[in-house]
Amino acid sequence: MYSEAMSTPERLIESTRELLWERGYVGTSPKAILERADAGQGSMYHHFKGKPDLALAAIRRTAEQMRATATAVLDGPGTPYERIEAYLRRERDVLRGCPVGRLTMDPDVIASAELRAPVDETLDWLRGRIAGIVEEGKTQGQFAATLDAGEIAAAVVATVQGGYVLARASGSPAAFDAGIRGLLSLLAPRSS
Amino acid sequence: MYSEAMSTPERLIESTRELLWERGYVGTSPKAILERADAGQGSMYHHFKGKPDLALAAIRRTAEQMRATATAVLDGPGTPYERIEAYLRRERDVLRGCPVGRLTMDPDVIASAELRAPVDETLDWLRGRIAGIVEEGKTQGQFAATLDAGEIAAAVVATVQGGYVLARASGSPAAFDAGIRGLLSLLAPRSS
DNA sequence: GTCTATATACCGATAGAC
DNA sequence: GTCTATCGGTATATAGAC
Repeated sequence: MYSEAMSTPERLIESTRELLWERGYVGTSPKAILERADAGQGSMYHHFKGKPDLALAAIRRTAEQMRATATAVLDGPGTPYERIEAYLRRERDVLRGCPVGRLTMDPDVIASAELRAPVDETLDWLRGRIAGIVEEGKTQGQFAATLDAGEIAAAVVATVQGGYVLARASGSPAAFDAGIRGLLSLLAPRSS
Repeated sequence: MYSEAMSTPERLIESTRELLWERGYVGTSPKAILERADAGQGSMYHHFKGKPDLALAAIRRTAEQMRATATAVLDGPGTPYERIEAYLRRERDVLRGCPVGRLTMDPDVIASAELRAPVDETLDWLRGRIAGIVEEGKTQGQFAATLDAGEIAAAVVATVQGGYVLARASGSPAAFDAGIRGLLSLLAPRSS
């Protein structure tokens, strides 16, 4: 199922990452993880304390990867507006949803301070990063000085997260794209 | 747990509605439903075919209620902008999330055309209703004629749904409010 | 309509052999 | 490090008495 060079703990983490994305924490059983990782029960409890411990490792890695992906786009070339646009239009597997954001709907994740922390930190970091770009745009006069950078950043991230909801409800990425286009049309600098 | 005047099927539907909101479909067991409804297993399987059938009744009722709540605000007084603002600023139990939208993160709901249908229809109806108001605003000159009403509506609904994600991640409604304010600041008619 | 009994499978974890 | 055995508990549903 994975590269033969991959160690057992690695395979466990990777299969957990996939299942958390597809089915969430509550919907993911150790049995399903072990089958996908082609590992035995003994291996899992040797390398990890249990389901929460393994999930924590998986969530941390997913969060880290999301930051890297976002950084690559947000630190790209272009004006502040263009960089935010690049982030919003970035290629996504829309119907799968956000591997980080979806965890907020998981009662057991929200109930655990440890499991929630990486989710919170990642979305918080993203908002801050985008707010900084909005601030740049204000300085350059591309965005109205009256805008609150933190609020715009929250709206940007929320539109993406909510876009996944609309897309999954309708079974099509179209609603996600529509929301993104709508936000961009509101955010667009005056054609001056 | 509920009014004594409430019939057993009613109590079952209500307790299912609560649990679907709190824990989602995958995280809700018949046992938990029965305990909360103070009913026996025989009752549940007498009145409903099983968990999916009961969940469908619960989801339909929740969807219906969400439309009624949204209608009350969107059909209120004021300009198009003011009615959309009223919808966005409406009082919400933010940290509980959206009882309809959260179901889109439930793999078993998305996998079932029957369970997904009321979710899809409700969010689709909401987008259409808001798009109509944006269209009104365009006619009245309150919104720029270049805006696409359907896209703005998608952005509005997505911001709400995504706002729940940000709020639940951070454990505070502040992020939800920030996103709403950000969107409203972009949508606000020119002060002319 | 509601109850209890029963059934098969899975959940999440531990123990101890190899 | 990995395996199999075992555990008490739950998930979802059926059967049949009352």
